[in-house]
Amino acid sequence: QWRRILLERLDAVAAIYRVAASIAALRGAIGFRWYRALPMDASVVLPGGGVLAVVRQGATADRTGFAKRLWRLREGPDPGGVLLLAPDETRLRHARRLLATAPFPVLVALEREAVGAGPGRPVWRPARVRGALGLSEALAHAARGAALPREREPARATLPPDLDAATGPGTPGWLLPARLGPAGKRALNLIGDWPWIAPRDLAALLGCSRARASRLIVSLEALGLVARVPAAGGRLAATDRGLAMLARRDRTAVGLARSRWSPAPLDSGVAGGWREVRGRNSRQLLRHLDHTAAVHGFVASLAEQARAEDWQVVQLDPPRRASRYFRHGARVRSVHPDAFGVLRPDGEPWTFFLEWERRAVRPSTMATRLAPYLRYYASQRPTDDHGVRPALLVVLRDEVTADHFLRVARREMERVRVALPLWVSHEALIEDEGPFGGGWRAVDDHGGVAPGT
DNA sequence: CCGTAAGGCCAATTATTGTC
DNA sequence: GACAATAATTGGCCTTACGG
Repeated sequence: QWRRILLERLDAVAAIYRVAASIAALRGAIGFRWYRALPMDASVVLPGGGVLAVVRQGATADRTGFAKRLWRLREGPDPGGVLLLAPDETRLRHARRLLATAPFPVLVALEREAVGAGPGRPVWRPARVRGALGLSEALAHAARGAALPREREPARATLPPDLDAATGPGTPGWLLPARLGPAGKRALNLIGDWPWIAPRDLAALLGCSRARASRLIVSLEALGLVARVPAAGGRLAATDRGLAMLARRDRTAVGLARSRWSPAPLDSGVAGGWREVRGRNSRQLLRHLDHTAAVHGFVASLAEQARAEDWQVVQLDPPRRASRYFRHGARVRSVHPDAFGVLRPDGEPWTFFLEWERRAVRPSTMATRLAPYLRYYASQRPTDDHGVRPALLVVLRDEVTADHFLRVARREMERVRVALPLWVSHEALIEDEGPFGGGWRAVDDHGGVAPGT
């Protein structure tokens, strides 16, 4: 049973073992225990008796589900100290906020940094105070005496069969993480992030040739993880099996992932019903396929141009991870951009939200579209969430509409006295020159920076 | 637009050789 | 025989060329 669960979570297991190995290298023989269903993934016992719980936040972890897991961590018996591995900067900040009032010491690190860092590099950030610690300091700070959590033994042990079992679609699900190489996993992650992506855009996001991407797609297809969906013009989506693999890796709910993202056809019988798929969100994206494709095109050429200019693409988030929820007065409000991203030229990172706004042509609609952003940027949250105020990029249908939008934005910003770091362009320009050209125009001189400058 | 074939490059691993 | 240095092999990732 254990072997199987750990194989399903193989990528998580690898990351956590790396951290555990670094700890052992510093402190000598450690105790170590995995958990199947407790809020922590594992616990480490240091030679002196200090205990640390390790929690990994997977890339597909959803906001509420993971918040709940952190909450259980606080409700349960004292975990000792907590080491949390976050998949990206945004969620690291979010997790820190959630644990700032926890009654135990918490250290948070980016997974990719924690896994590669030597003992001295300051990658571990305390939840409550600013700054960052190297692993040895982090251990001194966080490890404290606590009882090692216990989990009930599985009632039944079913050992998986021999490892060199079938390949292809016959490969059992729990073996997939071992069958796939890093490139295949990267491709699957991207297809999971951007359902209905075209191979061409996928290649751009992967940063490889179309031919290479095509081969990766073929091998993912052969394993039954990815499908070309006729209803989407042969564009790609992660199959139910692919979604399950990602969910198992990240300890998230398989059923929920499928109900949101399943590309399985749903023949409802109504006219145009061939475009129906089971997942709620993937269906939405499929219904507005041209909008979806436009956003894909934008992020794909952004990635391409960034590479050409030697900017590092740190993070490119699809809508589900680009949304931000915040308190405004008594109510919880939100923004739902089409994308969020972090690029890094030589120096400071540059962040942005994207709104691909095809529909807004009337002033009232434009004002409605802007309202959530005016609320968001009126608060401290943009800076809390990202360290800087991200640029807000809005792409309108054509030049006339863009002009129009700028006037409306200027008026609204004056009315509510909030300055948006707003940049406006339109579709034809983006298509011709890409995001880095794009002829972005600002409302006023708000001191922000347009893409590529 | 897309996929396939053939082959190059690179890093990791294994085998071989040389030295004490 | 133990160990280190070097060579050979392998597997993964990727590109260019080409064809539908």
